[in-house]
Amino acid sequence: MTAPTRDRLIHEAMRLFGTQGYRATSVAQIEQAAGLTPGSGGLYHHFRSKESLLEAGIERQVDRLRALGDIRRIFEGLVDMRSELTVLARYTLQVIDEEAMLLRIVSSELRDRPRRLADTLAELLDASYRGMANWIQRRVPHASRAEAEAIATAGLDALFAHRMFPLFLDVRPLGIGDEPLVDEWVNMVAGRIEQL
Amino acid sequence: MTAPTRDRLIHEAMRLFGTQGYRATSVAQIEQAAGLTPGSGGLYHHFRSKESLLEAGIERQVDRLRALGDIRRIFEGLVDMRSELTVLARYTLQVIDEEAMLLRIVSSELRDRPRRLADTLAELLDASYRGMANWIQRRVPHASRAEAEAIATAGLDALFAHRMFPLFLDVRPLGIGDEPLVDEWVNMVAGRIEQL
DNA sequence: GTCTATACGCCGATAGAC
DNA sequence: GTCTATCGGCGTATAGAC
Repeated sequence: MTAPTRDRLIHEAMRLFGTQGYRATSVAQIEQAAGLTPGSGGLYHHFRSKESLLEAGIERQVDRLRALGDIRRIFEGLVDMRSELTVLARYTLQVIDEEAMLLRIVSSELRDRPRRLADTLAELLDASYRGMANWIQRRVPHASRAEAEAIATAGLDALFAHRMFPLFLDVRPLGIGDEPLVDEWVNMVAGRIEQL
Repeated sequence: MTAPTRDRLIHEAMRLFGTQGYRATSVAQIEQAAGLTPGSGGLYHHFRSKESLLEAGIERQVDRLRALGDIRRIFEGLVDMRSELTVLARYTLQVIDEEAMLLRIVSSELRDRPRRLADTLAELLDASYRGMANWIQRRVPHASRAEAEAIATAGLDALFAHRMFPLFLDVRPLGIGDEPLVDEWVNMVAGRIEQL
């Protein structure tokens, strides 16, 4: 709470944007959350506009995203395929949880604005999917690239949906927990790869 | 274009809500899209408020959703498991496309408002997932309920994610087309069921 | 750097002429 | 049923005191 005002403003703003959306969050609300008097223009001594505040927050998040790096390194040291897939699944779900706020910001009414954030997110997702396709091809060298990519897509899609449903639609079909889902997911994906 | 003004207002409003979000769409914009003079209160001769217009649109959509009925009936007349799964996958993707506007409305900044729509959507999704779990248990009678539900969840999740990515995040990891994805999806799910 | 006070615009909604 | 005109409120942003 003793952090510089500028940092507190960014932090609280991104939190509010993530839960309420960009438009629905007023400058006064951000000021209040950061410990300033709501309605006073105190925010404008740190940012030229509400939108430039969003951009500053996006820059910060983009750096975090890039730090996630390549998905491949998490496989190191594991022996059998099912162990690797289990780790991958848990790691993927955890990353989504940590970046949930960000996903909501991208999905909220900013259908055009934060190009930079959307592009970085697209890059990172593509790298993850390609990483899994590469991993499959290393496991099954004679698998075609199209096969590997199709399996990676169907596989990772299932994990992402399990988080996107509650995140975007506030629903949870059948309400299955993470552990059963991961176990079943590993069975499905491993079974398919062995089938090649 | 000769439809009653009230119907045109509902139609255009839902279209705009779906593409821009509820808050971002002004009454003037809706009036203009419906052929009225923007800024004139012409809308208020048909609806008491902007929100009651949303509710009328929701009622209409809820009726559409209910008409979708149980997913089971689409399986009738099919022979082998892979054919059934292929039809199920294509049908599911198509339904999502038709209700895409609605999903965006639910996901947009109405984190609390349209309880009725959210509840109906939750019901329909649950029925779909349960329907697929039932289908699996009919195919493999000795499968436990938990197994069937886990497979149904992982399976349908993958299909939904393939539409939710472009719909909510405007991204398309690896950009795989529908046909290759459906084919791979059928392989994965059918393989897993046979494995039981 | 933070406050009080305020300008300005946009939006939802209403009144009343036609 | 649709128009013109307008009110009131909220939200972004600015000016200036402290």
